[in-house]
Amino acid sequence: MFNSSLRPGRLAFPFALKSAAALSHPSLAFSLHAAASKVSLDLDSFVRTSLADMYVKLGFLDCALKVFDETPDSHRAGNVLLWNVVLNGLCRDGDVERARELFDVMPERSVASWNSLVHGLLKRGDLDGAVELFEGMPERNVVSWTTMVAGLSRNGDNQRAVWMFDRMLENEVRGNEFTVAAALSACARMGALESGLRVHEYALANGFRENGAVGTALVDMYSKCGKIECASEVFDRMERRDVLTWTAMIMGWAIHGHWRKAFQCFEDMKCARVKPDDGVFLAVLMACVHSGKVEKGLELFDSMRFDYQIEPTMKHYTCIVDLFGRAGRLQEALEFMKAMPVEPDFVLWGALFSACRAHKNIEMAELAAENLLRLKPSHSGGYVFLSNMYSSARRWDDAEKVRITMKDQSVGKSPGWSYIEIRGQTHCFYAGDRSHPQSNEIHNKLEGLVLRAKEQGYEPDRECVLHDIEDEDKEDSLECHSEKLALAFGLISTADGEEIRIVKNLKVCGDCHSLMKVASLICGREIVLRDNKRFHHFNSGVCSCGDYW
DNA sequence: TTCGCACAAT
Repeated sequence: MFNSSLRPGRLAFPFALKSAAALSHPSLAFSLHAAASKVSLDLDSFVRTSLADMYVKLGFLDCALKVFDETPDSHRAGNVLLWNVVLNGLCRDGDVERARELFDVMPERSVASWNSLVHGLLKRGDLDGAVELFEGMPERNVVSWTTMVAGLSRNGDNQRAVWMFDRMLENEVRGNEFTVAAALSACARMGALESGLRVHEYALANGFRENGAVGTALVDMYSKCGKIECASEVFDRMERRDVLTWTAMIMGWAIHGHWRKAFQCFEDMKCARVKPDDGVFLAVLMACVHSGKVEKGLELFDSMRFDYQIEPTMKHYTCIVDLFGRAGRLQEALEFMKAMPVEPDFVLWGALFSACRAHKNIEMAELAAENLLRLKPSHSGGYVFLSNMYSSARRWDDAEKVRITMKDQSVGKSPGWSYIEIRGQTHCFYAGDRSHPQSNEIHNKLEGLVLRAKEQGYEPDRECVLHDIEDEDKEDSLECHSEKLALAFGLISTADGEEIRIVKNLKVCGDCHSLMKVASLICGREIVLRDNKRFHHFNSGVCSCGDYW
């Protein structure tokens, strides 16, 4: 081709370069670039853009920047495309400062230029910066809105993410599959069923049912909103399911405590010839953790390594330690940790610590706490853990020492909170919270409930006091755990017999768990509580977790 | 003839 007198390169090069990128073929990329230079076609505007784009896609940002830098200003000025390629490359690489500099001097900007920078800011967690830029955009398209919904949600601001979705619709911008999947994910993360249902309706009305990402997001949304049967229905109706879909379903069964269903689903997946990955193994292992199936979990762990050649990650190791730990087999948990080929991280020591606390093994707890503090001296978790541990053992002096150390180092604790969605509105409560407008009513309701519960044999459990607060007045504080406030608010805000759904950011304490059980009985209500690990469905005085959590 | 932006599980 290069020897031909026709020199068709000008038209052919962009396509050839695109292919080199698609094939992830660096040597082809370099020789094409050399060939283009030889016939001076690398000066062509179209070819330059394709070259830069190819290098970005292959991960050679330096080469893309070189192409850009060597382009004369006169050529750079009507070519927004070349600027966008480089801008996006910098954002993806995490170099937002340089992206911003480039953005500021661009001769012309398209919506995509703005979108790229907004995405870059969101990716590094600069929510305020992203929102400011977004609000100042001269024009927004569906990608702009989707970027915000997804980015806010991934950074934990799910309420604002759903609000963005609603605002998009108010602005009469039509969402697509990407937008809907992102919005559903935000609803899932915060357990907002009413919002999730609304997005589901929108998806149906717009014909997004066939989309795989939307389907998976729906399964996940229903599962995380406590509606595991609905998740299962959506799952059954799906025509195509990839490994992510199966994982969402298996994880759903796992967090709701249906281990048989989780195992069956895993078998069905293998029969459907979907190749298991590390994530789906994590989901089935989670089913074992929540149901105390230790031997089954170990069997799966071995199968993963030997039958599927999947290398365990720290999360898998944590699952196994959790599995032993919750079952009270602490020595085996510790031995497993010692035999691991990698050093245990903070989360893993945390799992061991929780197990030690639950099974009252102070010596091992001290070992775990030492490591927690060593790995993250500024993290409050280690201190809170240790202080709680000593309190449980009635070693008040030691507990006090830890708390003083904590104050000296001005370590802040992450507070416990719970929320409840009432008619599409989310109400959040902190431990001992009195800021809600109906606070008096809520506290009165709670007092009455506790009195009636005591008649039914409920006894406040003092050991849970320091779970997420540091109040001295124990009995009082116990009644103020955030999930209890959410429950009381739920009881006065919904009709008799209506189900109550609460989401909590920490593991539910033993005392609240007991009260919820009794409350479900005396109020004749199903109470669905999602804590940071799993679901508890309280019904007629019994919890679906079988008191194993 | 070139580009660009956003989605689902752990």
